[in-house]
Amino acid sequence: MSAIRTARERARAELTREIKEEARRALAASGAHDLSLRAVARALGMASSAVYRYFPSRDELLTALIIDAYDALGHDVETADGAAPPGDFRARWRAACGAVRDWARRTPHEYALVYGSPVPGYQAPEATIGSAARVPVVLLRIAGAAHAAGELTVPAAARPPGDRLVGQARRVAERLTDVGTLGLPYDAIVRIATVWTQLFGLIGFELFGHLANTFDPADELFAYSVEQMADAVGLP
Amino acid sequence: MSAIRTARERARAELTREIKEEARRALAASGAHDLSLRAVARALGMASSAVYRYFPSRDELLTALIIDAYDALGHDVETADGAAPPGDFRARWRAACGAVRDWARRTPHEYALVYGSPVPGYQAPEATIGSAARVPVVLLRIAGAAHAAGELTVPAAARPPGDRLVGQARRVAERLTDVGTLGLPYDAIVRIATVWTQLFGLIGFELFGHLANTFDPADELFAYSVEQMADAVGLP
DNA sequence: TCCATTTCGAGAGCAGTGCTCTCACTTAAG
DNA sequence: CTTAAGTGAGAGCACTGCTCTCGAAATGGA
Repeated sequence: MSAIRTARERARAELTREIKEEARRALAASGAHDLSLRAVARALGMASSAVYRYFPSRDELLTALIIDAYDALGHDVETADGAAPPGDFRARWRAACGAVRDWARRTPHEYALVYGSPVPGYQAPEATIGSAARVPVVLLRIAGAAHAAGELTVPAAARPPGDRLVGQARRVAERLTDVGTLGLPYDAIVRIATVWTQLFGLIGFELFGHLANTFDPADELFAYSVEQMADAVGLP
Repeated sequence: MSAIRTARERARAELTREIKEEARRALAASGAHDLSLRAVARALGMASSAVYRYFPSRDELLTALIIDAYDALGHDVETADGAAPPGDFRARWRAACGAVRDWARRTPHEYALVYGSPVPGYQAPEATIGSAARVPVVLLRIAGAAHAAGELTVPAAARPPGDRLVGQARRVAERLTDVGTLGLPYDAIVRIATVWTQLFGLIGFELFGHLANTFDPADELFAYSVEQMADAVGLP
């Protein structure tokens, strides 16, 4: 985050923002598939070739939108968690999960962009992982707080996690010790991983129409799942 | 399924199959985004306009591939279930879930086509629902068989499903009474719905790179999840 | 057997796309 | 003040989905 000095840099930052803004509008209107660089340029009254001064390719533009989407979702979830009573861990859990669903339903095309099929040929740019981790970090933080309060009782698994799985969980914990997961038992981390996939699996199914004609208004199924997930993690 | 009479009809069926075959090849090579009708036509040595005699649009071609993908996956899962000892319900569960993952890893682009972001504006064509239901039907059938054998003990939920959720589950059961779900309690159906979303959530995360650098070889996390899911449904 | 009807393939063409290149112009830095 | 870098516009390339027209071929009834 360097300060903006020259007028040229200021103009560049401004235009970069405007391009992303217009692209996000087009994305919300008709999805990533129909997002056209030329249309964005047209809406901004500039030549299509000029946009390439700011984003080297269409995929780079989409990647920028992906990072922004991760951050927007992360912000919503963190805010929802923060607004719940700190000691009511289940309320925090409900708030966080509900925030994910709300964001997804509010901006379905952005959700599809981020959690749907990877757009080009699958890219995992390093720049995204920090933003992408914000949601699971919130889930881990809630469980960590419950654990610190001595109120986390992970239900016994029929079969305990294997050595490699525990190792993976430990590495996750080591990477995130600064976000409130201190001392979180490994099986709790594994459980959070599984319910994390469940959360996005359900939301994805709802958004992409896989629940049509069965659990169509998915509100109750979602609420039920959230409780089941909280139980699986061991929240009181 | 009407019998093929004339040579013209035979040729038409043959070419339709060849187009789909070539399209599937292109899909596997570079994904739905890069699938080009013209390239398919070129590979088949025909004019691009001729393909439109067989598929009215690119999206219609993709829809045909979607139905085929659902059926291929359904077939694999049904076969895997059938190959397991009928009375070992957990083994059948493992086999079915594993078959889904195996198919997804074997044909990731087809998985993305079906369970990733809906491609254009997505219309959920009626023709797909029958094929799409095959996987959940297998899961329901396994639970139904366990229930019939008196070995299904759905764990008590912290909060029972609400009225509307039970109603949705009942309608699902009514629509599927002919596939072995007879007498399956509604809370079991709801549980299967939630673990169904969990199964595809996990596989989607694995395929789309959301587990990179954390649970990267996802084999153990998957195995653990499958057991957790079986527990949640109440399988012995 | 002949003939009208339909089916089909091919080619041209339209509007659109991502992206590259060149050329003038403006801004910033030495 | 001069040189270098940054910027915008336009033309152009290769490609896309899709439509239309036009001959050729297969089909089915008389």
